[in-house]
Amino acid sequence: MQITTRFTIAVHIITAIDYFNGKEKVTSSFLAESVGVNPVIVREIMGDLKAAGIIAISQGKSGIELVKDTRDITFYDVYKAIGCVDGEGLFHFHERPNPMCPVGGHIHKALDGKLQIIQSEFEDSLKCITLYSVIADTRQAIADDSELLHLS
Amino acid sequence: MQITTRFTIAVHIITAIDYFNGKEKVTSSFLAESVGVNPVIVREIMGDLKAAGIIAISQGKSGIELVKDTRDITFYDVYKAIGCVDGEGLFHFHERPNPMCPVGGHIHKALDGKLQIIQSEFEDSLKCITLYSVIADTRQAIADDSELLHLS
DNA sequence: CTAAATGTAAATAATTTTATTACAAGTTTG
DNA sequence: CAAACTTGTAATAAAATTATTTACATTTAG
Repeated sequence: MQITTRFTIAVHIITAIDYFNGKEKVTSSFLAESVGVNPVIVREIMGDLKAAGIIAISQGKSGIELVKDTRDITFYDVYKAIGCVDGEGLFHFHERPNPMCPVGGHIHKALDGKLQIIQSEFEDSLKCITLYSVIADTRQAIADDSELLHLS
Repeated sequence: MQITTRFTIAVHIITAIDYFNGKEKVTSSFLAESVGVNPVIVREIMGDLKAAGIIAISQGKSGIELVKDTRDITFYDVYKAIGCVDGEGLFHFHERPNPMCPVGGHIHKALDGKLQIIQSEFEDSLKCITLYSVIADTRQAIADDSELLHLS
């Protein structure tokens, strides 16, 4: 497994921070409620987003703010912030190929570059989608729903 | 986590079948030795590859053969054969967003399409790399090594 | 000072993945 | 046919990863 739920949780968090800005007091507990996970998970992810310069928070201080324009936050920024890049990436190589076997001893060398190409292309895809678009679509979906309610 | 070691194991297996064709008696145990995993894992993956029409094996019969030209087997074929497609794909959505929250209730709708685009682009990347290229590079790496030995 | 938030660590639980054991069933060979 | 070997598969155990929970320190606002 390589892309944890932490990624979609992070996107959810950023969207909620933007959406509830000025409307509600946004705390880790509030966000945890919206996301449906434990507040500690939210705080850990918020810490990652803070370290990445995406949000601003500080101990004791209530209130979470977005630092960057959501047009300038891409899925890649979030993916990287969550720590998916430092690890092994998308692919998980089996760890004990037999070095005494010609294939086992050389497959890693033959595969790594190709897997890296795919990883890079994947990251390029992530760079094409902004949080702004997610937020816009979320607002639209909410508006559509609310309209339906008024009609009925 | 989404792409298991089964993917690289499958690539390893196909490469080994091709490489040892005619040289060694290739069995699940032999392959397990090269890959460094349990023979049962190899058999399960072989079963997937068989179902996908990539290799031919049958109970009792010793000898595994590639059915398709390795030029026509892409990473995507392997990825699909291993069962990565039927599942949830690359991304793992957090499962309990709060439906009572405007964001929690609509984020899924706003995100799904975008994640699907990335998934599709990822699969397109996989389609660009053939097993033939992996096998060629593996043979090359083996040859380079053997040459080094002779020089020393 | 008190209340409320974030920041973290540690222990537990849950989930997923891999390994192992065991045996059934089909082939081949002698 | 019998023996040896192989794939096919189920069931259980072990290992690794992820998520949850509890607890408490730290910081800020009122």
